[in-house]
Amino acid sequence: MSQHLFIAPADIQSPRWRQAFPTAFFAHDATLLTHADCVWLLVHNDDDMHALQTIAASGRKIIAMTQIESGEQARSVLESGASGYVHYLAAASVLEQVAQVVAAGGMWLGADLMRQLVLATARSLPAAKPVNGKPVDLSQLTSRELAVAERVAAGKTNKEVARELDITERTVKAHLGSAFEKLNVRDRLHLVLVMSGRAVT
Amino acid sequence: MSQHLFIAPADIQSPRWRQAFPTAFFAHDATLLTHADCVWLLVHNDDDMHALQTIAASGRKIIAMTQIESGEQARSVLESGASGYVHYLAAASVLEQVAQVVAAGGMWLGADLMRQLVLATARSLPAAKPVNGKPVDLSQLTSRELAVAERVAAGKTNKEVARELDITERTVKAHLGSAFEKLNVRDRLHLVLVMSGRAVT
DNA sequence: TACGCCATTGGACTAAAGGACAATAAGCAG
DNA sequence: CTGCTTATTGTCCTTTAGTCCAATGGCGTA
Repeated sequence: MSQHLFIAPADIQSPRWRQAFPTAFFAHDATLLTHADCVWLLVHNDDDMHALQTIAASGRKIIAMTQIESGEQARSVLESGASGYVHYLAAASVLEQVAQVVAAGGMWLGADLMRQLVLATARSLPAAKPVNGKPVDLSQLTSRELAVAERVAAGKTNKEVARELDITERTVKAHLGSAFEKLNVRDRLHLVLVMSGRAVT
Repeated sequence: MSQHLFIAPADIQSPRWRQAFPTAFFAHDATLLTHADCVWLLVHNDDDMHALQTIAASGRKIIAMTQIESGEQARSVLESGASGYVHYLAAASVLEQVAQVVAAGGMWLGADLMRQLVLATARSLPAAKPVNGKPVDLSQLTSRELAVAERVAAGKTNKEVARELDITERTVKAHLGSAFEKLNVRDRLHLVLVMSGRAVT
């Protein structure tokens, strides 16, 4: 059974923390870290982000709590080593569930933010239109075409993509050409633009 | 308490399904849909994807199961309305946890795939860093360099930019080359990425 | 007057991109 | 078994991109 530690300023607290974990510890900084293997840290500024990275580096599970949920902050804390991201006023049942997922090695993110994350990736962006005004539909790409297209859209040359996917440059060109045709884009530059949801002028 | 329905071909089954949910239903297609409010669907081809969308549209929770986990497929199923994505051979305890998260209105994704998703959202990264990690500073470009760079970042060829600015293609290349050097980018593709505030991988 | 910066341009060159021809093999559905 | 799709690959070609040499002229400043 995990030992929980909640770290937050005195003026940002919730009774639901103790409700979910009656035996938890509470602190304003990381001094009680040795008592816990699951740390809930309120993240508000850069100092908190640094603390998050330090705690994550200690090998403990860390769950970031926030006052204002945002996709950018979610991504930032998860990239920095957090296994979860949740509002500090979340219900006790939600906190329990987050703890269970994280204790099992998983990651927890609210459904809305999860959808934002999903949608923020290459697919289903709000109508990115190529030059002829048709909407972009990445779902018509095969998995290989998508794999190539994503890497090119991230700025890689055909040679680099070939190396990464362990195929020849010729094969990369074949998939790319097919993707260009399906998405009706002119070249890799337009591909970057439409895959990032931006207008091509 | 949710009623579970597992839909998969006869040759792709797992005893752990019944272990996790002893009262679950099992089928090869969606005929038993009316018995369930939580559907586990093995996703393998486009027909399965269509079935997923249809079941999701029915308002039921749907969890996609796969034989080979991939970030691309994860995104695809989550975009199509699934609330979870898990390997069909996952442990019963994992299946139970997925069910709990989804029943609570959440979404479930394995930690590795979650990290992939997080890292894939290059768009809204706070600081766009080119290859050597220095921040982008467009103010060091001259007005002409900026004019050229903006047009190239909008997807235009050197010839098109030359025509628009009433200069030769050679001049466009000169300004572009200078902009590349000042912004420390490799080529026009990287220019697009850093000018739009995105990470170059 | 001299210097530095910017804008502009040319020639020449290599590398990369993209397309057009072609082909084989595997998997799947009918 | 057949037909289709996908993945992979080759050769050859043209166009585009980018860099390295070079140069002139305008403008502002010391």
